Amino acid sequence: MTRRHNRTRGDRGIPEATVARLPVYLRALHSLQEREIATVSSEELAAAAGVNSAKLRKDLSHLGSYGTRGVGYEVEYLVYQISRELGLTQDWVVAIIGVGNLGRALAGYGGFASRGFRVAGLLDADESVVGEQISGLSVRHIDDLEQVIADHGVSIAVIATPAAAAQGLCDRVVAAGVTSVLNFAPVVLSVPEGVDVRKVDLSIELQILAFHEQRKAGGPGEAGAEGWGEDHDGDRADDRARGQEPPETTQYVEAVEA
Amino acid sequence: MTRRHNRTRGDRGIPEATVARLPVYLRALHSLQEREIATVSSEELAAAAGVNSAKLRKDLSHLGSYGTRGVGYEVEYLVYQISRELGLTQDWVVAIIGVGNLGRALAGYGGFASRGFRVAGLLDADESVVGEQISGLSVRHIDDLEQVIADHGVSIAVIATPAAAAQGLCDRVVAAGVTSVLNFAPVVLSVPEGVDVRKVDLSIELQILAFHEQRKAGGPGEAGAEGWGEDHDGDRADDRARGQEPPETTQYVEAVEA
DNA sequence: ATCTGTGAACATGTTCACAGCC
DNA sequence: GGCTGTGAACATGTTCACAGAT
Repeated sequence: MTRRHNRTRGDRGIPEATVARLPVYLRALHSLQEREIATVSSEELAAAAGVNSAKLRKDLSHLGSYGTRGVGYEVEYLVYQISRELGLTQDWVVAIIGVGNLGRALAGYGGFASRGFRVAGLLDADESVVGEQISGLSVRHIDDLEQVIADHGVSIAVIATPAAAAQGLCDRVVAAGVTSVLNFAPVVLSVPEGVDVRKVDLSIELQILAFHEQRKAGGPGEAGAEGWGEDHDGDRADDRARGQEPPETTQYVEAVEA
Repeated sequence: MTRRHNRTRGDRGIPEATVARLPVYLRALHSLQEREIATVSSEELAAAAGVNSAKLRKDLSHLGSYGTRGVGYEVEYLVYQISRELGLTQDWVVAIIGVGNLGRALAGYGGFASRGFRVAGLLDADESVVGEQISGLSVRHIDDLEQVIADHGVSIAVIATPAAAAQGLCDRVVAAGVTSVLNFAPVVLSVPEGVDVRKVDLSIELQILAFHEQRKAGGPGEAGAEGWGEDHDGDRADDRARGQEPPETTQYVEAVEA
């Protein structure tokens, strides 16, 4: 999606689509580890991860030849390789900006520390929240943002503030040296080259569901395409009949907010 | 991603990638509306949405010919067309299952009602939460799940429970007639054909950021590929040197949890 | 003159099907 | 025999560049 085109020579880049699935495989593998299963076939692991086995094998083949033909993959070894590829063998220091319900949910999220993400700062602009203890951390005032980032070496900022505050705070964390941002605010953040932004947007997810839900009933426009005088164009020679889409089952992977 | 292959005749399906971006365009358009801007060019709207203009035009062309050459798009009309396409001209009834911090954040989220999503039920298994008033709704006991779904005609269920409870609750909502599920629990849900599941997974997002962050420093494996006796294969003739990836700026669109 | 809509070229992602190894 | 790893076929998505409408 962002990867440079025409990669040349040796091409050790892992496709974005694969990177996005590695965490899913990792989770499935951890669950196998808990059940003390030592070896797994691509078929089994794929089922646990909700993908098909060809895709799983192709994905893993981008990391190396870590399986054994006729046997499968050794769970522990694969966990290690994927973790290393994702950079989870080192710790990442995270600051959470905005301590509303969402910020609290994030601060309390277990799968955090367990995956090498250490929350080193909670920040908020609301004086009545500053000082509160949450998951063993004291909430700092947003004025201390740069200080907290510098003191703890924060490299990932999670923005869980209202939309209006997000871009300004993003600019500040980037100026303070943060190069990865996870944005929950419903705005498109702009950042300089070299900074990664990922977006999580609940309302977008719901709208996508609504789109498919509507298809399951009967085509769009049920609620009437009326009341638009103008008769705008009227072209679209191809008929409007969309009919029912085939149903879908697969697990997607897309954007969301809250 | 799930669309059937070899679509034939008339093909009125809108590409998934386009569907995923329509909500983003819609948000940008609403912001233009607030600033009382009546007309917008593909260039301007694309900038506001964080995509390039060719992509925007191609996306909109899937809905119809709603622009005017030499001029641009009429904001209000485009808002209407996209809303209709997404099924936002009708109301969708939502139940939120799990009223922890995340469930509360979702219940209080404004962009909800404003986009045609009506939260008709909050449910939790914890007796100490049942009965609590949140955003004007009284939390119901999870035992009432089927009742709430039937009474209010819920068509979208949001699962914001711990992982262990998610599949069971998913089975129940599906049995009760829900055909769209938004899952925040860190598990792969399996559902019958015809039911849509979307997943939002915070830890996955963080892991993807960590991957890119690691690349910005120097290749993976910094923390050493040691301690794995076995010397497993050792093949991978292509050298391990990944070097620095070019930096990235673009806004992605992917999966997350909390 | 300007800006949309789109065919054609390119790039990425997925699936098939089987060679190759255990 | 069984299962991985992968080339080749297919499908989807993106970008370019320009014809065509206003």
